[in-house]
Amino acid sequence: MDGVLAAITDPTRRRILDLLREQPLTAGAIAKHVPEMSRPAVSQHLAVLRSVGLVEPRRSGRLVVYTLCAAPLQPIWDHWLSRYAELWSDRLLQLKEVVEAQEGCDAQDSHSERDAEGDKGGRRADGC
Amino acid sequence: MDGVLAAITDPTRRRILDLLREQPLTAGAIAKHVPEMSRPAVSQHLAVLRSVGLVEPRRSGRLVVYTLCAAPLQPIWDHWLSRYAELWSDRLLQLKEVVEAQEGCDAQDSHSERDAEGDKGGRRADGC
DNA sequence: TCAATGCGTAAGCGTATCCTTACGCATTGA
DNA sequence: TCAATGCGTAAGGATACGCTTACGCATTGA
Repeated sequence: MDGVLAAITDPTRRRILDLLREQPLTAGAIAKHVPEMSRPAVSQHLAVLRSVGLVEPRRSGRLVVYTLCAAPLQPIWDHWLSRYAELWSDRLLQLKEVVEAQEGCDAQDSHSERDAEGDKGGRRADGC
Repeated sequence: MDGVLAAITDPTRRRILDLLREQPLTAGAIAKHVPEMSRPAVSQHLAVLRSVGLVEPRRSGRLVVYTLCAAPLQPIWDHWLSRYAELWSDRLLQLKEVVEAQEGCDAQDSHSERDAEGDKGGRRADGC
């Protein structure tokens, strides 16, 4: 997850991912969508995205078609960001309750290991 | 949002945020929780978190109490990550439909500007 | 077989990031 | 008033990052 966060912090790489969300593209096509920097620079960004599994290259002749892989993004939400979402929005909290009620607990790990420390302090961490 | 992503990419800063999710803490107390680096280093990390609004300092005598502010994290989900969540999980998509049906459109902007480009290609961007 | 195309990578440079040590300022209690 | 405490910041150095230019390799079509 650490590398994934570092990967998506760069705005150029987020732009590439946004492009691939529309459709798979060749490396050259991606580079044409980012004209303000050289093609090798884009290739290096693609290498970073590859290294964390966010894109998957597939050779087709002398072309290389890149496809988006969203899966590595999920831990960012599941293991980190979602716990803060409860603080910025009551709506998501309601959502969670609705889902849990309608699903009836189907082993999704992120329950019940909730902060086993006795709530010693104020625990007021609002959304500001 | 760019600065916020850069802020949370550092594992030490995420650790600080995780600490403040439990309860507000003084700068010194935070530093004690991160013993593997010097106190000024922690102070600099706090400065970064301050600069993007993720923590709020409040002087109390010669102590400075830091409180978590989760609000700057919301755009990461709303304006970026949530659009990828649809690719990694059908469950969240179902959730969204449930919410929208039960709320009946209460002006939450993130509807209806959905990709107005005519679905020109394959648009197969799966979760891998 | 040979030039052209598509792509990746190595080398090098400027800059940003993150740490340390040293220092300065405000607040507290004697 | 004066030492002690809590905290922030400046200065400096090591390392990581992002870009460019130059090059190498595989594939294609003449």
